[in-house]
Amino acid sequence: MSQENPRIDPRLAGEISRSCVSFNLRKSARLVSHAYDQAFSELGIKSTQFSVMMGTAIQKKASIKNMAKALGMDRSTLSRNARLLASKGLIQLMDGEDRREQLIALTESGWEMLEKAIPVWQQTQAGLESEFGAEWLDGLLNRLKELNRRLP
Amino acid sequence: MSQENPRIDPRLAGEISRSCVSFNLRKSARLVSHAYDQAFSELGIKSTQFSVMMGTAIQKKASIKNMAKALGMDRSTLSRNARLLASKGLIQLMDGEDRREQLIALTESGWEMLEKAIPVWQQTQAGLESEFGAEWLDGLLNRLKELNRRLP
DNA sequence: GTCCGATACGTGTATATACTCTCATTAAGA
DNA sequence: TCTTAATGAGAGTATATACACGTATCGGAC
Repeated sequence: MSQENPRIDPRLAGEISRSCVSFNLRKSARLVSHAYDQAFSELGIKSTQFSVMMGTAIQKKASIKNMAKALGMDRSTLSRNARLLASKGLIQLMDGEDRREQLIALTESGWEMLEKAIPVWQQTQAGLESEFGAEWLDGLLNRLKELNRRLP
Repeated sequence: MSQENPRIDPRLAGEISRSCVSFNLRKSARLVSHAYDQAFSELGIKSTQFSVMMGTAIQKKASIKNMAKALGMDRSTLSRNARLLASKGLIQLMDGEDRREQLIALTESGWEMLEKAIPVWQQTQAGLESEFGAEWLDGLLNRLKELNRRLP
């Protein structure tokens, strides 16, 4: 006899589930990342790794701390992700002038990987655009970027 | 002598990084989930666990498979998350009539936790609304929900 | 009634993520 | 200059996530 528990209004529960920003964002992130991961799988990298490599291609020789800040992730998270990329030979970690710092740079192999990955990225992104419309996607992106700018 | 590598146009690289749907979604998901996690921390749960519990409050006695589908996550992921919640005494796992299935249900403790967590959720969500505006947030949510509906 | 493909789970493995604590190094102050 | 506070990384631990594989069960074909 499962006590029909009336303490939480089912309509309220449904409304919370449907409108939760956190839940919907995580779900979208999972689903969209999955699409990119599938595309990247032929290259042996994941979308997260692509993001770190792109960040490294732009901010050459950034420290772990600065790159983590730019990517909006925890220092220790990036530290581990970077080691994984280093073990794949795609990036290189080296001491900075300030010897507390570790600087990240792409290796030759890393640049070659990016050259192969960028067309794959473009194709996947284009797929989303044709599915949802460029304008619609821009509306989404602009909101995400505003979130990312303003959240601590 | 780091070969100044000209193979990837820096402007293209920056544009890709800024406009990548996958990257921006993951970053937003991390940042927003962090806000909810902070709020929930006093209760000893995380936003992911809140989502699973809310799903369980709505779809009573759903199987792992069906709940995973509803939450847009992998079966095995939910399987582990559910075990964690069960070890905290918040949900209960039991055999279905089809003995291949495991059904999830909230425990008494779980219902009590939800009663405490919902006001915390409401406060956090309201904080986002006041920061970004209800209409703006609706625009974001509608797009996320459409993504979640249409992506495989 | 028995066999076989389909189905639902769980486990092993790998990656992503973040918090806490500790260690090394630097910078600032006495 | 010596001491100390601040800073940047990494390791330990915990959770989230998914894929591949194996196991138990079910349902239909015969």
